[in-house]
Amino acid sequence: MGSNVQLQCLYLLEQCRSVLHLKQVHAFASKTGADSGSLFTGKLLLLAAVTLANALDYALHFLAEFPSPDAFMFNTVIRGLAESPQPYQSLIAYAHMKRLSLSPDSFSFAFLLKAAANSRSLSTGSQLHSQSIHYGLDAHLYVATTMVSLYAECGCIAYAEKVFGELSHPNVVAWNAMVTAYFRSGDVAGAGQVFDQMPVKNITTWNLMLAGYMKGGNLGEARIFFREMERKDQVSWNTMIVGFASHGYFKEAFGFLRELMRDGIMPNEVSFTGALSACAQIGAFESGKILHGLIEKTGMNFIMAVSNALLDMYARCGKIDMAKRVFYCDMEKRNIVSWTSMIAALAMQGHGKEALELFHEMMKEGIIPDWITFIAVLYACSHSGLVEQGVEIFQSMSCEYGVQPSVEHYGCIVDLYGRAGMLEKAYEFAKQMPIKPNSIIWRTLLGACSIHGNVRLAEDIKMRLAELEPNDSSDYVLLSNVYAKAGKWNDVIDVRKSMNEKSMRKDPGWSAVEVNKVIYSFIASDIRSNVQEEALMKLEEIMSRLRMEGYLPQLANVLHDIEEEEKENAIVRHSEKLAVAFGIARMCEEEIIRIVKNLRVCRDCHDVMKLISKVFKREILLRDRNRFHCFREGSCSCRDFW
DNA sequence: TTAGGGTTAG
Repeated sequence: MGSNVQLQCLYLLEQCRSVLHLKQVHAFASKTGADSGSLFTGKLLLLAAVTLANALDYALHFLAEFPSPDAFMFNTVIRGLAESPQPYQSLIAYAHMKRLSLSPDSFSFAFLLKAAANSRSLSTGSQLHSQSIHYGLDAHLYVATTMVSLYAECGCIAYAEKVFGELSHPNVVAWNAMVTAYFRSGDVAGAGQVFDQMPVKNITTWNLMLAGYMKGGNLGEARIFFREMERKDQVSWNTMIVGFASHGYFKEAFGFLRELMRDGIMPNEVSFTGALSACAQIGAFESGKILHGLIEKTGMNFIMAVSNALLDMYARCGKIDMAKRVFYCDMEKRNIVSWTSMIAALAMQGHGKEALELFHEMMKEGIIPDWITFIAVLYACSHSGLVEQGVEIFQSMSCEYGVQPSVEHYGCIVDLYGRAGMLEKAYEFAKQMPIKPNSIIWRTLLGACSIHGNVRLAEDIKMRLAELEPNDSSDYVLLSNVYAKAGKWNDVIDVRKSMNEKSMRKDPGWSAVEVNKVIYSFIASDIRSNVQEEALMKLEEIMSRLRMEGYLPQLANVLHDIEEEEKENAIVRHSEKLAVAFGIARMCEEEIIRIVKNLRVCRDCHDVMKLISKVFKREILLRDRNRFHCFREGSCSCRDFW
């Protein structure tokens, strides 16, 4: 066999971009006999197990059929499995390797420990630790560093310290792992001490500190630290953008993006996805559109993560047509995230049937749904009242698609039954589910009780919740809503009293509205700013007009049992009402008023929005915690089902 | 030809 054929095969391997491609090259190499060289098999395995998507099975098959695999080949497969959704499978490969009397080396342990860290398995981790001692590899720098990360991931800072302490010459990477370990354990001061002790720091160390502050919510410290950094790279900037955006500080996130560009640094795809996520959360459509323009100029719209973030931004801003344009026209390729985002976008608008059609189309394209896809699909069913379809899909999950339902999926089914008014069925389902129901499950059901009014069941569920999470204010609010709806004002008072005794308060609701590319946010409070004052005055004008049209407030939604007039005042000032009033005051009639609210819209506000859309001839698009409501000519796209 | 520490989307 000529060496040029071998070289040709290696070259062809490097050009492979898909499993199909890989199979063709493999077949060609087998014909010419060039498939047995260790260079070829190594490269092939690396491609199949690590680089290419959906090729892991091929790698496993190849390894199983190979006459005398070496440790290198096993290491590559162990690495691929460690990064797969089933990291524990790398242990099976390890066992197989030992059965063939192959000795694991430092590479094997680095990958195996990574697998244990990815599955957060402390028991597996410590067994591997013993094994590494047995093979004399526990003090190997790479092995020990991975072990530090593993123990940190499992919350065992003491073990991480011990492993690190036994290193005679830790390098900067090992020190960095220790910094992260302290942040993971919530010990910000400890991380700072390690940072101060470090003999050598590179920029990654500073970025680690930034990320640590951000993840722990220490935004102020992150900002100070960032300002003190002598050198900043794209990761430093992106950590600020993403960190502020993920904590709800959208203006700040945008500020960092602008500052970065002012400094002449080119934002990369991470900067853009971070900023787009900020727009998506707050519903800043105009800013999102500006970003879209910038992204197109840089050509980054062809990066999958960016186009997916664009699609999500439009979807969450209620621009379903724009989201569809990104999905159907602009994207050359779509992955599972793109499909799931589009399904979720339709579901949020209440287009359940369309969402299900897309789900089937996705499968026709050969994309296998994962657990998040199923959450979107089940959500689509519950928000469109498609009970039978939802249950059917739920039942097919594990047998047809190999996706084991998690507590979130069970929660969707509880929601599906509960929303449709089948409260007893939902309750039975929750009691009989094989996973122990968490507080979210019971809270979902309590929410359904407050929609459909079932005092007895609500009390029962509240007791279960009190055992699981005694201090969650939203449960008290939900229960008091159930009582208020039933006119049981004494019980409402009792709930309020116990909340006061535990010094609990309702989460403050906020709503945001975009006017002339500026986001204005409102909270239902007495703090008076000029904007708040303007909104309040307009709101009073609107409400008196609505009263003339026969509007009566739905007082059952008010938590407090106070004088009727005060009660009305309390709901009159709900943040979404202030936001819509401000929109009417500042925007021209043809413009759609788009509002984002952090909590679920209350019944009274929902009624008011419908009336406003009719009396003032305005179109209002409101995204609440759960879905979109499009108010037009006196009715809502949710058909009062939310 | 395989490695450890920092920022991305559902």
